[in-house]
Amino acid sequence: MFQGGIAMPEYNPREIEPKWQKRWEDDKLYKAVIDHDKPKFYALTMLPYPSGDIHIGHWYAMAPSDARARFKRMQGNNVLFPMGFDAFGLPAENAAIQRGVHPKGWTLRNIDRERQQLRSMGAMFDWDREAISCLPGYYRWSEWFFLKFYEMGLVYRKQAPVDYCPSCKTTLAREQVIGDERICERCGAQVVKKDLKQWFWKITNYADELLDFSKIDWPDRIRLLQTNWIGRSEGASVVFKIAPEDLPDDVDPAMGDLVVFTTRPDTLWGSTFMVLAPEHPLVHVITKPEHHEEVHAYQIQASRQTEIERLSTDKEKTGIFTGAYAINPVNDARIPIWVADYVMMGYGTGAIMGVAAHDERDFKFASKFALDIPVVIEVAEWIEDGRPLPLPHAYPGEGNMINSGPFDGTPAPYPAKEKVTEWLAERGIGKAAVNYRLRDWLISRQRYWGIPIPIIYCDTCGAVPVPYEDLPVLLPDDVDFRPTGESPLKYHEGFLNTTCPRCGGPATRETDTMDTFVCSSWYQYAYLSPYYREGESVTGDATPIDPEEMAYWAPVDTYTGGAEHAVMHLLYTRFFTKVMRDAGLVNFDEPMLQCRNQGIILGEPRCGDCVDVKGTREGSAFRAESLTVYSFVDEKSWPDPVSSDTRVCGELMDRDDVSLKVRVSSDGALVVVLVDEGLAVDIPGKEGQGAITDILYHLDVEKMSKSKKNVVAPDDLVAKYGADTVRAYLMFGWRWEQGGPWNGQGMEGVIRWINRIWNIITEEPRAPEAAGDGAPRELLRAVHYAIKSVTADMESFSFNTVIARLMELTNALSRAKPALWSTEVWDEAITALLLMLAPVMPHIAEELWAHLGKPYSVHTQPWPTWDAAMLVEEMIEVPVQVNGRVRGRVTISADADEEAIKMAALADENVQRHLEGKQVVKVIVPRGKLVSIVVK
RNA sequence: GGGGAAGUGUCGGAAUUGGCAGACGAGCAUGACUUAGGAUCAUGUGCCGCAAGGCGUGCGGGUUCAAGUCCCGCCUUCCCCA
Repeated sequence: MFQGGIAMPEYNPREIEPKWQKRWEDDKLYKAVIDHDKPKFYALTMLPYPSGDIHIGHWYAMAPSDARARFKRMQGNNVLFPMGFDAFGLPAENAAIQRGVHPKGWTLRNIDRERQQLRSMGAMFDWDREAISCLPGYYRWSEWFFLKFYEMGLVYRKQAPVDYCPSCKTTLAREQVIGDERICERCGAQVVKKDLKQWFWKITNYADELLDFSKIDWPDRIRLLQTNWIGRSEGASVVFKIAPEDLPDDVDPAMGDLVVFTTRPDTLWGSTFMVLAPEHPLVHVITKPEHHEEVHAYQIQASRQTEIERLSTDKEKTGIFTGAYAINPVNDARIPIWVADYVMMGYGTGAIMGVAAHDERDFKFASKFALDIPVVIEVAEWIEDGRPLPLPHAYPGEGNMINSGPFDGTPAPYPAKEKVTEWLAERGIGKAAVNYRLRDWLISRQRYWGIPIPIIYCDTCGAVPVPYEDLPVLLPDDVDFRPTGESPLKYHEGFLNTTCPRCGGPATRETDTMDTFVCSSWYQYAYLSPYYREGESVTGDATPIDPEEMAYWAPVDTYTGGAEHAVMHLLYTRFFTKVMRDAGLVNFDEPMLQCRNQGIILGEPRCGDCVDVKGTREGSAFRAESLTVYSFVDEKSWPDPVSSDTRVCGELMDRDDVSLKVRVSSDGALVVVLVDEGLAVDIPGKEGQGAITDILYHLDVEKMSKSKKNVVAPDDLVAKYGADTVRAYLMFGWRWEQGGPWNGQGMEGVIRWINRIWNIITEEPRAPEAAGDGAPRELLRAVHYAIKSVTADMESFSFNTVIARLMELTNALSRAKPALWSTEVWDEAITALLLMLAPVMPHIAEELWAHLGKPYSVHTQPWPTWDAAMLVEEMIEVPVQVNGRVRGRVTISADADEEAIKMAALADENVQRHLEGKQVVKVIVPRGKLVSIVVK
């Protein structure tokens, strides 16, 4: 390497990164301590689940968040940026069942490994505040919250049909059941309904408040998802009585009051039938004996369908008449009661009033079963000669009420809805009501590896909460893991058997544990004083968090993480904070003031390995007798594609465990190659005998997964390029909120840039030049423009343009170096560059900072500020448009007035050419930045 | 079916209030230095055209001196909900 006077080694991240990481740790550089002289800033990024490896997605989420936290710190804030582990959960227990390792050991080992991996990132995590949710010092407070919620009347236990995953062998919250197929969000198995006695938290008490986002700056997408999830609708509940003769004598007459919820009480007069959900408890009570068999068969059939199938408006409606009638309370009409699967037990009351003319599904149902379709909202375009035409479809729109007794002529839905509701209330047959889609939070899980639910069952006293003073209810270590589908706690005598805290009699403990989302609902507070008062006995009046820490740091100022938690974690934690507020534990309403979501890094598209197979034709397929593999990395040395009777050769496009799909020509023709189990497969670069599933097949953009072998491992990247390069690339390569496929090539651009920075600062110029007059000014302009842009872009999470602006500044330095090296301006410029690099690439920034002899540490320096005066240019170039097309440019003094710019523009040679023979209609000079000439 | 987000070179992506489309980087091409290059440096690179010029931000209209950006109507992809 060509060098100037000072010998300086090449950039070597393997040496400088561990060096500075150790120094920062020794110096406690990132320890967050309360300091009332500084504004606090709590930056938080979602904590990982310790599954064994930190992957590139974690880096993508955390590294830019770290850069922003560091930026905030340099701006003068006292920044807290903690990290911990969401350590309870199913994978640990599955590992225990499948491989005989204890969940605790498995989890803690994974945490040790992941903590090391996270340290290599060089983030400013304050490890002194680490919190691990599966440790008693943490979950003791999770239990405490359960008791506090219980005390506040927000906890109840009920028998209910709940979603149950047969594969995970536990119940799930409604939020954990995904989409049309009703699959488990964890394992992908289809969820079934099960009737179990379970614990619920009354999140619905806070439904309305959770709809209010006015105090937080959160992504629109999240707010919309939460709003839809809560699903508030306003309307009325109306009581329909079952016709007295249809109610069996041995039934309490009060049971004959069928309450329905409707968002359109103004259409009540058009209700000509009622529909009950197949699961409705009244169905078997009122069904006439002659209909019993049919109705029962229908109930069974309905239970087999998914919710999606049942609710689809496209679907042919099905249903069955019960033989019973109800009375429409507004006109005393006798209306038939049907059972149909398009009514769900989970929504409203599980019973609806059918208004055929004004609801699409009711219309289809009524059409199918030839029920009356009376119109009660005037539909102007469907009336001819004053008589209504048969409706082609339902009319849910506006119009005046008709055929509705006292309300004829009232405009609907407004103000008709209010008026009808008042009228119903006066008569005691209905009232205003609000319905929510949101259900209470089901927190019971039939698993071992979770927070014990602090409840004791006593034959005399019933369910009794464990006294606060007795917490924590410890999870026993010595349990048997059997794939029985029941919690091992059920068979642990020492855990199970206890005495009733109320009467002292023999009792048993609750063996279900809590949903892991309970842990993460309050972890942002746990960091403030991890494992607070561990080992001490506490009461219900205690505070789970050190009050001084809480008062200073909370709430979170910026929260970053994945959008996949929109209706689970991000809703639960808001709920949790609101309850904590009502319990007097915090004095604010929202846990995180600002929230931003990063996208997902997908796998890199890659070509498959090439296989060269000798064998014989077998119909349209080919049976392999020998097989040679050429790695996808050596594409140039692949043999040409072949498809003959004895040989098939080409890129592997897909495979399963007995066959390969091989692309045998450039037009994409595929041959299926059958491979017997014992066939020898040599994979280049792999020890010993391979299996055909080890051969890599062609991949388009897909999620990273171990089975597809397209996972990008941060550890490998750090080993090859250093953490600084990985951090910078993750900030540069994608729009952060969006993410996208990985591209290994892009990394090269960043390492080149970093090497250039290193060389620019550490090497003297090879061919110094005399400085021109404008050079210092030009460099300073570049510096101040960069400071201005980078400051704004850091603030707005626009990380890719942060890097672009820093690269531009590097280019400017590169140009200016021969003339300005070691001048005052040069020093100002490289100082500013290093300060701005510090949040992005903390190690190299520190190393070069030290190299320049500046005081340790670059990370405790103030963020540079920009001077507007520095941005002003003396001469500016103004583009000149003629009829909207750029026809010339004029360079003119920046302080020239509009008239001078106009004159210069009109004088331009090329502009003149385009004005020839035309008449200038108008000349516009917006903000002196451009000239627009209109000609005819 | 309803709601939301997105659509810009070969690729990732830039583009305050409507104001020079394609910043920055990758890739590619040419050259320099090299025993060598997948290193480094320099130059070029939206498309068509020798050029003048023309065409270009999913498609079709509109507003405007000026539209990636605003309005209307479509198409495609992804997400959420029913």
